[in-house]
Amino acid sequence: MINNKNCIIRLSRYKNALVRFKTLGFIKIFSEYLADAVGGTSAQVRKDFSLFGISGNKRGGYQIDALIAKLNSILGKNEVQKVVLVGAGQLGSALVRYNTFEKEGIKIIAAFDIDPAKINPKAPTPILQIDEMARFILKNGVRIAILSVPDSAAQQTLDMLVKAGIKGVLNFAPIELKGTNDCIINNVNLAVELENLIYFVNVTAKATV
Amino acid sequence: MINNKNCIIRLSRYKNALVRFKTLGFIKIFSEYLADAVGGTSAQVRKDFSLFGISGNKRGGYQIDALIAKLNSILGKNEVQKVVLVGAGQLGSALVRYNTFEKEGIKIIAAFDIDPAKINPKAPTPILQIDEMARFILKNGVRIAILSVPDSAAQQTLDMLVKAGIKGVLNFAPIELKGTNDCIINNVNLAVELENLIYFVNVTAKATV
DNA sequence: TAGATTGTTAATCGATTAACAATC
DNA sequence: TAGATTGTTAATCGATTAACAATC
Repeated sequence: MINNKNCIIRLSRYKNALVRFKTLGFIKIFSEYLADAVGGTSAQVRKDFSLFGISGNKRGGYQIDALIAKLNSILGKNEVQKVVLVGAGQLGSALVRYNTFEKEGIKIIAAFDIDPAKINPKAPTPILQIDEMARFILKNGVRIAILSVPDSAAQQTLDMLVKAGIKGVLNFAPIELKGTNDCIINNVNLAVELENLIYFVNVTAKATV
Repeated sequence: MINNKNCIIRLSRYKNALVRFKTLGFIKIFSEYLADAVGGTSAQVRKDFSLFGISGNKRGGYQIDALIAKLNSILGKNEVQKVVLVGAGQLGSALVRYNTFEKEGIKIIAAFDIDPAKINPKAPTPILQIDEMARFILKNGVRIAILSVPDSAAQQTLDMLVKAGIKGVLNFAPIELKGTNDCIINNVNLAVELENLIYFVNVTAKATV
């Protein structure tokens, strides 16, 4: 595939913006308006679409319904995506109950933790022992995992997940995990995101003094 | 400033990797090893450093202690960064108690919510009424906010924050907020991050079939 | 038809990487 | 000294943007 991560993220943003346009009653949209909505350029919108063979009508723009359907299909949103979560601590528990995932067709079908006190197989999203994890993943054909364990446990947990057949991991542990051919890693480091913001706020403040 | 966001994120990663090297007992390090640790190239490490006037010793590499100190200074980590959080729901509450922030010198000094049931001024991190927010921010000179309100409230909450003097916002609401000259926005959309992962996992799966 | 928007090619821009002289 | 690594310049690479012919 020729497409890069930023491009796919833009597809998600287009999709979200289009849903809002649709609820406002719009039927069709021009690349210019969609660009405005996501903070890009119309050329980029058309370029992104053309990379995926999405075409509109010259002079008529794009049909919103068809466009959303096409984007959903590309982004794998035609079926509910089953994921598991490992590490039911503060952040992990919040993610288990995070409504937006459900709205977006992402279903956390089980969570796993090493702490016996956290186990609760009867919860709406069952919290299970970590030694049941591999079997559960295999049995349910899960390919995506959310990792929210302490950083000291991150690498070994990742190894377990990969061995069980997980192909993609969203990692919240504050340590950079590296992807392999077997498994893609998407690192989300919240402290780094804040540090970044702090840096640019400080730079801007100094620049204007 | 000439530096881009990715470059600053790399500085954070270098810093984190160096702290690990230091705990392992290393005193100095070559660009090559640091690059390996963060998954980059040695040329990029040296380039990034030279952009910030960081220099090492030809043939001797970089002194880890001095390097960490310099990076901490650039990233504003010499003093505790005070931030406020708005929206003490599932995710917001988890972030309030998220240890990694504390470890990284980021202190959430107060949270705000519109729901009276959530108010708790006596908590370790006080949860206050949202109508006290502007005064609190002004009084404490806070410049950074974490936004974890529902998407329907995101834009109006942002407006309040900017009016109160906030200069940078880490936004978790699943709607793309746009920065202005007054205030920088860093959008973290967890569903989009997962969608992205799902896309690449699916593409890889199809490619190997 | 005249006018406006798409789809795509070519130009630009910026970031990453390679290469190598300087030098410890 | 000989060898290895930095610091920086130049080359490469890829992504974004501009431009415009096609056409509805």
